[in-house]
Amino acid sequence: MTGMGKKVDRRVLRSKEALKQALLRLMEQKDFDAISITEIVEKANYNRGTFYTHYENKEALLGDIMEDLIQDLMQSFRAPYEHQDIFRIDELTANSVQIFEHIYANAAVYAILLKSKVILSLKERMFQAIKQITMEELVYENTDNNINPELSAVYAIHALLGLIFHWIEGGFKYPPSYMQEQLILMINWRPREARTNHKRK
Amino acid sequence: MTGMGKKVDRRVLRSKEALKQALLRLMEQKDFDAISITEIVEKANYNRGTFYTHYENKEALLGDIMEDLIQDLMQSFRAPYEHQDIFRIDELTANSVQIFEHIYANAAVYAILLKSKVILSLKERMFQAIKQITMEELVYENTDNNINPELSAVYAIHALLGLIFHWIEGGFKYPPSYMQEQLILMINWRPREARTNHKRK
DNA sequence: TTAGTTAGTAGACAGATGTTGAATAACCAT
DNA sequence: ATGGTTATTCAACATCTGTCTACTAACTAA
Repeated sequence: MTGMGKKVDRRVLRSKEALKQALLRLMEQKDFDAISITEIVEKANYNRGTFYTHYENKEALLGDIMEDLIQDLMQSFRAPYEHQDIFRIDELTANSVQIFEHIYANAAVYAILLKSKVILSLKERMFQAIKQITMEELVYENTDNNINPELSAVYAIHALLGLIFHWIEGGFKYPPSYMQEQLILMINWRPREARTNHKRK
Repeated sequence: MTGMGKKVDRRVLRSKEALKQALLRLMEQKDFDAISITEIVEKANYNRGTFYTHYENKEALLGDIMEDLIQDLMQSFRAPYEHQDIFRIDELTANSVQIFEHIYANAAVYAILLKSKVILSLKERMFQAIKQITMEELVYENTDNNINPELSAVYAIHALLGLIFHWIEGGFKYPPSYMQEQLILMINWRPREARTNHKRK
């Protein structure tokens, strides 16, 4: 699944990589919005036209950077299951905590992306990636209740990602182990009395 | 809290409103990125300089539009509690379903915003607004467990918002009542066996 | 109604953007 | 190594951007 594309011209690989690195380095110094395309190509030592043959705009270039991160993340997410054919939903929640370790390992890059509002697109992209995995490869056993499987996945994944990005935005205030522990606690938590009707005073 | 600002020059109100409407109308026809500031002011019949006296860029104008929506949303969110001084956490979840009704009522505007990736900022802004309410005015009773209150709020709110925006993106495939029902079901759901240790085969 | 304040207009400016065409250079497959 | 393909360069172009100035019009408070 990783090497499925046809061979790419080496010039393209070089150009794109140089542009990505140039943007990342610039983003360490100034805000994404304040960076011009002209600035990027000058830092990367390429012609401005070259940029436009590969990307429509700054955002597309940044999207490419994020895609690299996503691939890395997904690999670590799938890793525990690579020997098995399928996921089991009750193992998913317990193992999704592995994501915290991955994020923590790549903390530097995430910190850079955080400075712009780009991080929102990254979150969305992560959601799509994780959802695809869970919906395609997961086995849903709890067919006894009438919970919509897709909505359930949306609910759980957004909760998880919300937790992760809150953790990133807070500058990794807690260690990964604490975040994992809290996630497990909240998954197992439910309101003191389950109510379908609610009576106001 | 609503009328706390000082009186604003009527010209400002007119200009800003005209610019907002112009942008919204343009966004019905073409993508946000493809709309130029020049285009906006021409549609609104104002000088380009006028735009820059009020907004830094397109995004700021759009942010203003979203802020109006947020105010509306928060009002509907607080409405059930306006007689009480405080929220109770177990009532929050049951009553947050009111949001679905609000979204459904403003479906047209949300559909327009959906076409750009602007909707991500809106989601983030909604999160901040709801979190502020829940953290400031909510009473946390469950101090017997060791769940971090802030993380718990982050978890629950992102799950809720994830559900809402999935609903929007899907073109309101289900009625509000169904979404509310599903939300309640998922809040009360927990894994078949609560485990702190997990043993792999 | 008037005086003081502020918003809006018009024009000009350097720089950035997005697109194009023609020439050159680097690459890939054979 | 050669030929066909494609990336890259360079220059030029109209347009948009962001900022500024001086002038005019509209608003607010008294």
